[in-house]
Amino acid sequence: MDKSQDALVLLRQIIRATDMQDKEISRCSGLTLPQLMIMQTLRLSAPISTGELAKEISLTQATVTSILDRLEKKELISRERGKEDKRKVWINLTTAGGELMKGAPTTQQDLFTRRFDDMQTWEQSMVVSALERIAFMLDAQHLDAAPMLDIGQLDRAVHPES
Amino acid sequence: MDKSQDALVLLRQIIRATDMQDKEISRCSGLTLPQLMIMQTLRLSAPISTGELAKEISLTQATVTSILDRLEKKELISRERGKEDKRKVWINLTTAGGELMKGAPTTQQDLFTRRFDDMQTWEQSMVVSALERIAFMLDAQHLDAAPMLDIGQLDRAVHPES
DNA sequence: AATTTTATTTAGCATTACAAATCATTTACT
DNA sequence: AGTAAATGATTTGTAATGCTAAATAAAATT
Repeated sequence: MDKSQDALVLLRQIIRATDMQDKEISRCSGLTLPQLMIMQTLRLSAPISTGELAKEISLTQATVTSILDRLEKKELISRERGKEDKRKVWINLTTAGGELMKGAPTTQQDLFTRRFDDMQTWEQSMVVSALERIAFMLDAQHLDAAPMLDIGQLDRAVHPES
Repeated sequence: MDKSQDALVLLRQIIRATDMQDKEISRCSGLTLPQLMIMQTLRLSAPISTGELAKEISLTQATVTSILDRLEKKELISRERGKEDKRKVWINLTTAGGELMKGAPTTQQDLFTRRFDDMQTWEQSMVVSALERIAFMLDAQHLDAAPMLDIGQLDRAVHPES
């Protein structure tokens, strides 16, 4: 009778499943999970500054820098000092990096997409609208009135003492 | 028009939000994320052997052992050699560990639960059934022909070389 | 010009994560 | 029974995270 518990259990299953997927992609690509996160972010948003990148994946700049070090050593990303603002460092995928990203992550999503497309139109709408509900519920409890992309700053504002 | 893309974006948002929640619980409780995962698993399934625990959270026995070392030093868990099978070590929450787990995680879920309960009954059913769909799709692409609870072995079978 | 702010990096530390090796115990086989 | 193989947990060694605090440098402000 307690549907909210059911929902939470299912959510946990879903998160677990995607976590396993990430780990598998990680193994296939030879990259660690945070390295992969950075590469995927770059694929969408390159070129991007180190700071923006850190904000995007909710990690410290220092952490991101060290991960970028390793990706640079593997020649998957490139760094370039900003021309107008010389404090910034712009990160880009190298050709090799772009190639690597072209392969792995899509195959995973393709299967999801295929199964999703197998559903009836009304079912698709139902799933999307349910996801919107859940996203709202989760965002609301944590982010409340803050914009989606500014989580790093929110964190610092909520816990200034740490 | 591409609803599957919408669904994937929302999924990513949801996973991101729960990830942030976990990090906040982590900060509040003074435990790291994997430590928290172990404590939560113990809360549900204690007493449990080290190996079972590792399987449950999809980490190596060696990794779990070292995390347990730290939790034991903080006196949040206890180890006990098995009586019938002396190779096994049974893990339990200490009183302090149980107390700690009683506090933190519920408050997070409470808000989800409250918002969930605010919805109409038909909406709740819709959300749950949509989650079931998604969980199935994600499981299906990863496990396909394998039983649900045997992921550790599957991993090893798929990548025996690594 | 001096100060403050912004962006990044460096350094040091504790924690994860895993593979390989080890040790004790249990099970299977002859 | 007695050896061989498997199992469960730990140890060891190595690489990668992830954080804070401090250092560096450039830009913006006063």
